[in-house]
Amino acid sequence: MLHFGEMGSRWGINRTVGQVYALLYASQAPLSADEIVAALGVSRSNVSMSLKELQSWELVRLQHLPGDRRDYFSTPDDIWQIVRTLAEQRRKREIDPTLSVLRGLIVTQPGSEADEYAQQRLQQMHDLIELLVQWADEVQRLNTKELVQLLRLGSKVVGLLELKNKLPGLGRGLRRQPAETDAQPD
Amino acid sequence: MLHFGEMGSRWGINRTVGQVYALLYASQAPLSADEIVAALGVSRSNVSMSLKELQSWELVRLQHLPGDRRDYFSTPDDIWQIVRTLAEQRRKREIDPTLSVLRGLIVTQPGSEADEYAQQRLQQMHDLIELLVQWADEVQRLNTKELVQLLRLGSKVVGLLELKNKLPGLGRGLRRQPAETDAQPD
DNA sequence: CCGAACTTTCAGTAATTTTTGAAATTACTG
DNA sequence: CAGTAATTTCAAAAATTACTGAAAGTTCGG
Repeated sequence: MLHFGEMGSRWGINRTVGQVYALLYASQAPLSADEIVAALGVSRSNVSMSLKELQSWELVRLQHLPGDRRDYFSTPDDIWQIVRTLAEQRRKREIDPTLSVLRGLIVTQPGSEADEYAQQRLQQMHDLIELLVQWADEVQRLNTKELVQLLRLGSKVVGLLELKNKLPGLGRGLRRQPAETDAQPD
Repeated sequence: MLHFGEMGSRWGINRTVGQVYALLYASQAPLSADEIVAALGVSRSNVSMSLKELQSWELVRLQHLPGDRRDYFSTPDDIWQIVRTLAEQRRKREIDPTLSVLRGLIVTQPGSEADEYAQQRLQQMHDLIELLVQWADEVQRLNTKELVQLLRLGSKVVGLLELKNKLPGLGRGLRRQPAETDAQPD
């Protein structure tokens, strides 16, 4: 648990938040705030804040047990779902704002040659981030099984790509969203 | 620049370090420590420490201009190289230690049923991280052009995968490291 | 609408991290 | 090798972030 607290803090996540999440993740039954307090030895209010933070990231589920007024918290069973949520939230909070800052800087009139170079560099960064985001977006939509398959394949895909180029006639069959009209070739 | 300082601190990177890197990234000519001080308005010693940090991450290159005793710093021209270095370093510093902690926990004798569940969960996490790391490793080896192609392809690869399954006879042709002997099928 | 059970808020304090200036070190020049 | 330029180290100050206990808030059965 401690290790995940540490790790959290290296990735910009509060230590207690990391510990609470690790605990919930590893626990089969949902836990109440008091149980977390007992397990981690931190104050009740700290746990309350950490849970609120985790809720704002949509990383925990709040549920009630019948005949019990306390809040119980748990994490999704599918760990890939956790990864998806994490990616989605980080994107919304950090990536998207960064992209808009970059876009803002790129469209301003350069005041010097140095500015021009800087803009070109920022454009590169912008395009890179956008490419990664689009990739993540698409991959996000796959179900867990397909996702694992895709990752297992790794860079071998490049080989497949060459194959595809050699067999252009099969190209159309590969599209996930078939372009029915030939009006707009890519 | 300020934005990247902020962003850095959300990802576990010191604010000044982020600003220094952003400055170097956007600058065509290599910069000396004093130039960075002038541009960012932070203390000389802070810049020195930040540069040392960046050097320890292998993210900046130190070079000397002829007839000038000062150290000049710059970033790689290829932004994908930066991403590769970043991934490599984070892996070494954070992912690998986490994997060993996980392995350590997984092999201990479970003391209870709850332990058993926890171990199973940790195993899932371990396998997930390992899969991602292996994927990253393979993709890492691609050159920039291939990498971009692969990412552009995104989840369409799943479609290719299906194609491959339909044409098993072509399978061998796809390998990057051809297995010449048929002794060890996968 | 009371009171018990539970949760959240918040101001103050503690802990951690970042930044700095001064001093020490290193590297180079003539 | 003395002198100077450049860099690094380090202890202390400043800033930030995390944590706590006390108090306020909420919910719900009776």
